[in-house]
Amino acid sequence: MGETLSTTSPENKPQSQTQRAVMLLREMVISNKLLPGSNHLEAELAEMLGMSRTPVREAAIILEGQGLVEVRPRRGIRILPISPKDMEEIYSILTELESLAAHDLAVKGLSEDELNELRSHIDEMEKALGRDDRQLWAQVDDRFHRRLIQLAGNRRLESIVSTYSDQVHRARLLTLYIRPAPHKSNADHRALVEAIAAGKADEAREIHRQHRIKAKELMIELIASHGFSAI
Amino acid sequence: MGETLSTTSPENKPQSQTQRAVMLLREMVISNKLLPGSNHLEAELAEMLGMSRTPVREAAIILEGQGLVEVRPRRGIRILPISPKDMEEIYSILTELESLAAHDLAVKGLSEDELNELRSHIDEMEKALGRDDRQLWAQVDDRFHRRLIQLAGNRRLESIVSTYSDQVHRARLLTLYIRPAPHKSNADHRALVEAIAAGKADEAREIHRQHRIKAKELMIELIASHGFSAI
DNA sequence: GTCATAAATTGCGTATGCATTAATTTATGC
DNA sequence: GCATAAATTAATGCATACGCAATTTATGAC
Repeated sequence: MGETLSTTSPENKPQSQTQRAVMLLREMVISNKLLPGSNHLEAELAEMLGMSRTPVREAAIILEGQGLVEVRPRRGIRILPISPKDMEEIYSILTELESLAAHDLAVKGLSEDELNELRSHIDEMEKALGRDDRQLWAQVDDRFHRRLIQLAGNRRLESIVSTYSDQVHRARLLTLYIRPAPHKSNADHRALVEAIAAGKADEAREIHRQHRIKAKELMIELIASHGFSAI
Repeated sequence: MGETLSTTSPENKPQSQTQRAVMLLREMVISNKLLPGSNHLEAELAEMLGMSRTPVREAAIILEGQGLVEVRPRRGIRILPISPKDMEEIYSILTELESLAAHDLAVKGLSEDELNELRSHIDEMEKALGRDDRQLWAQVDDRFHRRLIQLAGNRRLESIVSTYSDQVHRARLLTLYIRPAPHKSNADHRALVEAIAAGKADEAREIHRQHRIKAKELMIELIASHGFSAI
């Protein structure tokens, strides 16, 4: 299973050990190489990463701030599982903030180039769907959403959305192949982009909100129907 | 100037030096004892707090994650100033998330006790306003908003709102005495609580959104008219 | 066998030291 | 006098060490 829905920038060249630790541990968490619920002593991770405890500790603090792990003295660093309740919380927040971004984007307006960039992502997704290449679809879908948020120009919003997207990454990987093919999703995307292009802010917000609410309900249903109590 | 709009829990009993550092530094930042834009070497802060560099470093990482400071290697820990653009970003996010909380609260419903608790906060604010005790008003207003979010039951939302409230704390302190008395604000609060009591979710959301948008516009205007380019 | 207590283990919090390297100052050439 | 380079300074990143406290294991009483 390759890397999907990544949030890090293309430049994966960390200089400090701490940065290296953050990057490596983050990858391992969101790709399930470190299992949800598992505990890891600082010394263990330090050895695994070939560094001393100090940068591992610092990385753990950072990742804890991003909600990926929990530092529990003497019991190790715990990879946080995501319960249906967590999922609900996270999707609610993502729904609201992404809808805000859609709204602001419509108000602010986009250049023809920027609109076409978004449209070309949708085309790509459609092609991927045609071949039922869900891996690729998910990748582009993620890129589309990230770009959308980016264009809205609210850095903090971007950062929150990125953090919480990381948290549900595992769940999305898990449901990618058991969910129905996301054809309707693409129609939503097109409608959204055109609402933005037309400067219809409230409409854009509402389209995206409904889009996200559907995604959330689907996700919760899938998780429930497959009997996962946590991920 | 006393402590207002605090976000920490009543139990201010940190056990580790790191926690102590986080708490002390946070207080100093949001109360302006460490000035926005100023830089502080790890060693300097360590000495000031009577501990070694290690817990100071860890605290700096945590506070950086909360957007209060920036760690710049070899140039010290910088207390982040807030520009009008920052203010705009933060208020947009707070508006959206608090409105979501109001909405969810109306859907979920509150007990009569919980409703009365909120109402009593509003009464307190009104009394404070009568005496033009803005300090107290701000304190209760903050408590009201925090309680509202808490009751919505989305922990992550609570945490984000708390983080970003911290960031605008300084600005609120600054404008507390130059803004017009917030009479209208209280009417909004009453309307909100009654909408929640009546289970009118969309109405509650909209009332709160308008309330927040007004607050945001006022804040930006005040900041601009007083010629602050950053706080 | 169960529980309480004591001993042993071990993981963490924090201080400290040092190599690294960025920032700054001084020196040098034009 | 100015620009560039060399030298110096100094703050950090990280490894390491160590004591404390939490946890586990052992011991013994009942």
